[in-house]
Amino acid sequence: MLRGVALRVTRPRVAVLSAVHDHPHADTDSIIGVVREDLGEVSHQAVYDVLRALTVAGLVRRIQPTGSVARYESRVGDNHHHVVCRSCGAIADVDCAVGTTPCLTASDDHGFTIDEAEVAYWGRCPECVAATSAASGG
Amino acid sequence: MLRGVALRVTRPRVAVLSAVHDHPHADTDSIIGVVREDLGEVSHQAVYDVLRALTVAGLVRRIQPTGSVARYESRVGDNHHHVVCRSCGAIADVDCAVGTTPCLTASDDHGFTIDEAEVAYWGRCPECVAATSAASGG
DNA sequence: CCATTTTCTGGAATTACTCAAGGGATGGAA
DNA sequence: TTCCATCCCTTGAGTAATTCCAGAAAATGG
Repeated sequence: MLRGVALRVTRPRVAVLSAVHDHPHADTDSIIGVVREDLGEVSHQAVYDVLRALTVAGLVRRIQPTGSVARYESRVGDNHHHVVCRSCGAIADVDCAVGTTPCLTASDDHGFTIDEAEVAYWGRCPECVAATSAASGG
Repeated sequence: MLRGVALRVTRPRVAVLSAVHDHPHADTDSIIGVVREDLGEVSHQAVYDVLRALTVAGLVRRIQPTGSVARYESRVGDNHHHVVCRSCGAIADVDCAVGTTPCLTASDDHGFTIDEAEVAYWGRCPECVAATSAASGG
């Protein structure tokens, strides 16, 4: 898999790639933790570097909702979107809402050449909704 | 306007509010510069604090495209979106693409209670497209 | 004009991330 | 397998954006 994109196979890279696959939407710090459980001591710089290399190579995708640090996921190649919980920050995948390229046609693009539409749905996850309604009764 | 949201009227607040109105999509540092041209020396902390207060009060809206610092705009209340240039970071407003609440219906919301759909269109602004085609011929 | 409340100032601290140099591991060739 | 050139990882420092803290000034209400 790494060889497929002309990257050398090293333990940190394998561990980071596995971590992203096993923990979708994990932030850099979490990934560092997972990798260290796997390999022992690994520098944060290595993880940052590997994540960048994997992102450039297209093996992982970097997302960054407003107010959050960078997060990574292994679903690439499909233009899916995300729903983010305002309370706990949980993220879930959402497939394209309408057809294959939803919303890619802006009403007025101001002359921009648009190649991607990134959609972030904001709301509350089921757990937070349940917790709130249980506490406040409404 | 400030009184309308129960905020005290101070010179820094008026200056920040004006700056956001005059410079849509400006980042915090630019706003600090504009405010200081207006009032002389103002602490960055005051500007950060005012921007947060105005955001909470709903007088300005905070946006933060991936890879960019926080930016502020005065268009609030309408659910418009943004198109961002990958080359120079320029931002322009885009009205809702379809109807009044476009894309607000996710194909599978995973049980989330969604209240907002934030769309970021990524591409190249007219200037950058022109510069590239002039340089590379393609 | 005075007391209270809120805001502004100035500095330090935190977080996420980047830059730079050198030793070590990896992949290819013999 | 062995050797070498290349690329990667480690260490350490450094940057940028933002937040926290304590004291002083200003705005508000009477």
